[in-house]
Amino acid sequence: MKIYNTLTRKKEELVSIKNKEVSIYACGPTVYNYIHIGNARPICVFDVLRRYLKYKGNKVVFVQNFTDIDDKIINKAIQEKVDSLEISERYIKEYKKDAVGLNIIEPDMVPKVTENLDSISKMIEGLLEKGFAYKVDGDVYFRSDKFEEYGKLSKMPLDSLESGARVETGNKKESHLDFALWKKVKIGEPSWETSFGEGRPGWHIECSAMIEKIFGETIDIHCGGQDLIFPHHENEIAQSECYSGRELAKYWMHNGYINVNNKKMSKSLNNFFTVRDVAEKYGYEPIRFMMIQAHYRSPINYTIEVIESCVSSLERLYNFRDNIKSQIKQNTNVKYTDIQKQIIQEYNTAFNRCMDDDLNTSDALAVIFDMVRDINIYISDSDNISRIYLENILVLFETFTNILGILYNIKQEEDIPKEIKQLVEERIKYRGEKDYKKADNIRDIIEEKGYSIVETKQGTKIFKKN
RNA sequence: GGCGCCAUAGCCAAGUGGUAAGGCAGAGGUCUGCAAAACCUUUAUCCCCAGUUCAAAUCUGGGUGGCGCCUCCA
Repeated sequence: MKIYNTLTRKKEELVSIKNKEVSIYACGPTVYNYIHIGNARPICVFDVLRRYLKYKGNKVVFVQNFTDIDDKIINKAIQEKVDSLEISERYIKEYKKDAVGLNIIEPDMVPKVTENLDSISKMIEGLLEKGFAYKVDGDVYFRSDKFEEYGKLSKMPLDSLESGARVETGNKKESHLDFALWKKVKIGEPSWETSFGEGRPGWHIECSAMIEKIFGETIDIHCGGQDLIFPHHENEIAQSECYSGRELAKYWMHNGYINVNNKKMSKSLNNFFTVRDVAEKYGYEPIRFMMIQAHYRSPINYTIEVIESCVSSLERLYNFRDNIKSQIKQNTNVKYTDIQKQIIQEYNTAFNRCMDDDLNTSDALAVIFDMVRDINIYISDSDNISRIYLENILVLFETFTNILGILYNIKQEEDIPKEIKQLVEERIKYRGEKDYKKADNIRDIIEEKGYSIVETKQGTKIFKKN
């Protein structure tokens, strides 16, 4: 498959270092609050990437970190007068709830900063030894101009960075481009003892150190949001490549933003919607659907209209699956033709072609919806329906939706209380007697009790209302 | 100021040279006791101007509008 590599600004054929094995590192959240739907985008997108690579027969090693030491966490801890670990642990738990809701496969490893201080300090020591870092008043900075390739990811011209309008001025760094590897201890902040002083790590070093520790070699794909390109990923490259002398990652993938009123959603602008809040109103699944109905690199403008249309789209897919399943139960034994076999093949090829083209999930969805329409027509137009054909279609449909990670909510009919089932039975009786007034009355009662019913060819279906 | 991205129907969104996928919403219809679902029909020449080409939404130049990074941020 081809993926867009930020490093080269081109779509490139993904060739993993090891045959049939892909290593991926994704920058995870800083855990000081509930995640917002902007944070959810990379989580969903790269989950799809992972699923697809697995589907293609690769072993995938997927690592995503938690940043559990950071100014914001510390501030929140001070505010609440608790330990910063308490804050980070709390929001890691909340994060995990959201991740489950969004149907995210758990990463193979979820390293935390607080559990990797040894590898962080080891890397800083190494950088100090090689002259890529220097100490000032207990802080340690990375010496950017010692790394010739600095700027290769973001393609930022270095001189313009120097004279940039918003670059901090007047501190003790040798150059504006230098960045903190280690921050000297401050009263009331968590700190660790190291050979180069007591303090805590800067933001960028954690990812470099964890990748070094876990993989210890060049990884295939490093991914995250576009806002991480500079400075975070640029700095990671600098640290890692100066430390190890080898390339950090072959491919860099960056997802676009979620906007509100066409402005980037961010915690600092306070224009964000948490995943939790949206999920409470619409469920988690439409959020995930929203992420895949656009290409991962284009921006998505979040609106109520968009999320509601995602709800409706999903409903169409659920209905299709239900229809096809009950159709299969009808056990129609018609020959499965070569043409049908070929049609299945074509859907499959089309879907893969889309996904192979830089994870074009939007196009892939169109293939699914084409299939839905075609098969709906087949079902409603044919007198003789091939069960084997439909079974194969169902397998294909579920393969596709599993790769995209949608349609994971199971409607549980077993949970329908006896009372409701009895009412439905009664209603069926009245309908049989064509006493529609009584039947409609019962439907109203069922609705009032929080359930809805739908007549289908296969009988009455009961749903719990959300 | 530097660097970069984007502009397709009411909304969302693919499509990077051959004459506009898909979803949602709307309208009309078929089916059904009603409703729902499903199906059918129906809505665009792709921000503007100029150029290259037999052929451009798709390439080039110019313009307009919007956004992002350069500070924590997915």
